[in-house]
Amino acid sequence: MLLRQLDYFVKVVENNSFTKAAAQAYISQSAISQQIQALEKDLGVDLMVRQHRTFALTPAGEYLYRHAPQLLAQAKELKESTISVGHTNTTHLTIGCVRSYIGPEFNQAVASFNQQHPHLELSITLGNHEELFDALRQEKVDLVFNDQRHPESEAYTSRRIITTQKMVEVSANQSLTGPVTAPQLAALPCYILAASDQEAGEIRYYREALGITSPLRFATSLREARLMVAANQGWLLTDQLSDHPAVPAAIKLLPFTDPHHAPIYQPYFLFWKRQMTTLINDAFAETLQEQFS
Amino acid sequence: MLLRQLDYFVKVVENNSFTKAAAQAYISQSAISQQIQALEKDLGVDLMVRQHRTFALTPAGEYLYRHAPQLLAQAKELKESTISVGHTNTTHLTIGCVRSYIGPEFNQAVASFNQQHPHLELSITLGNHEELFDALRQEKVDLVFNDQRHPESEAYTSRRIITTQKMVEVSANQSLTGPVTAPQLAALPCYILAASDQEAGEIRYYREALGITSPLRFATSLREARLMVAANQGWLLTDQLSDHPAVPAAIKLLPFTDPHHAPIYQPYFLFWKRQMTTLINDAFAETLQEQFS
DNA sequence: TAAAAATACTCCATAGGTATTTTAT
DNA sequence: ATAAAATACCTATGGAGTATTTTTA
Repeated sequence: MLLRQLDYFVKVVENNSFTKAAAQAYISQSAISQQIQALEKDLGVDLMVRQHRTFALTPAGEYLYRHAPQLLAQAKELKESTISVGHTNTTHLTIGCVRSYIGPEFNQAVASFNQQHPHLELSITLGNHEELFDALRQEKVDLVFNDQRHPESEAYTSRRIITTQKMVEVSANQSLTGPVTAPQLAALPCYILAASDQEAGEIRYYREALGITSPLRFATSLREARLMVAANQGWLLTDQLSDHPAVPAAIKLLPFTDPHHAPIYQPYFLFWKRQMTTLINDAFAETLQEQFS
Repeated sequence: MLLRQLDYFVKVVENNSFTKAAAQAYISQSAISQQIQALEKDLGVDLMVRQHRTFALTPAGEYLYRHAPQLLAQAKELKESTISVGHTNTTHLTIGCVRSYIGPEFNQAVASFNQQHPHLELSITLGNHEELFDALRQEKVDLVFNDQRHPESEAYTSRRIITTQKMVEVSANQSLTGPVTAPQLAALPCYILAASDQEAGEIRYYREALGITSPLRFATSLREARLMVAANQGWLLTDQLSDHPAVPAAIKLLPFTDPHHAPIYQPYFLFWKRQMTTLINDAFAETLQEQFS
């Protein structure tokens, strides 16, 4: 029994015609007739009763027709998956995603990627900026979707996925209206979403890279931080992402700018170790980028 | 990609040797070497890295080796099932079993039969003697495991499965000891297990075939009937089956004999319509008979 | 009579065989 | 030296083509 014969058989039944099936399979009518007969001979069982110009399926033919497509689909899937593994040398992929990114695109990318590469086992890790780079360094993740805070490094390959604008969330009771600069918020504490062991790195980034002089406080969830903002006890730095969880009425969202009132852009990249480059990395980057376009 | 090549590949990996795999597949070492190469060429992917006398699997080879056996098993199953359907022209089978038979053999036969013919959908119907023959007449069941009450008919094929002896269950308070005849029980009501619309047929059988003159009462469950027997309000006619539900202490089980003290034998048959004969009927009869031997 | 499947016949691709070579044990 | 895989080369099976026949709708 050959997969090819099953394929022909299914086509014949689907088309209810040897001639049409032959055209669909790009072979001659004669060849298909012969192969169906060969299949029947191999099984030792009639699959159809021929009535010269037409035919009807026997119970065995019905049975085979009901089940062969699954086998063919599985064979196709096995072939394609094996080829894919051969090209990427990868059977599972761990992807990190920065916790501060909350939109739906990453979820959709993961789902779509799984469809395209059904054999790939995917693991997803969440973490903040530093945690993810640590994981990448220790090869605990293959890929990281992260915001870029440092100039590009030799050891890592990166692909820009999207560029967002830095925003602030402040209490609606604040009198601020237009774009906001760091000095304007110097008096009010700034809340940072991070685990306690990551505080040092976050502090450095907020102080040195962003020039924020406000007192820094830490929150472990967006909900917690927003409670403090709504109560006008602090403010929160976020990114303008397509589907950011809705801002409550008690909070207003304003652009965050540098002292010269120029918007601050925050690029998000997909990173991986340069020496760990496989085709699958590019494939995932491609899928992720599609979700943002 | 051919199933045959997958089979060869799996054998090579399993044996960790082309030569041994070739022997297992009854082909030459050369042929297997060529077919593995053909498979790799077809996939466009290396499955193993050859180290002249030995080899190691690539990730793609590992992947294929992990998944190919399932595909091969499914292909084999599909082939065998189709052949089986072709021989029997049957994809599902409805079997009736007489409610008065309660032993484990029928269950076991059904389970074993399912193992032998995994593609067959089985439906089981329970009923009493007459109901089952009705179902057979109307072709609502293909096979019936039933007690034989009438001489064999032209329209039905039957196969004897087991012969049991008729017994009576009477109260332990009764003074009867040895074998019992119908006249001895004439004064005490006889309980029959049957649905109300089957009473007429049962009455005829008890009166005419078995010569029972006792008043006849009906019960819908064994439990109910036994309560009446235990209370010495009646008696019950049963068959001596291998695993009959244990007789309670208040009841004693005695052989039922004809007026000349000869035991009465009750044969159980598997019946089917003669014109509906397929190989599968014999196969089931075979399996059922095995359970009783 | 036209359309569809089967068949006769032919050709060539390829599965598989034998014999031999290569190379690391 | 030997054992194992690859390779060169050959054969035969069988997959697929063309041309033709058969059959009935």
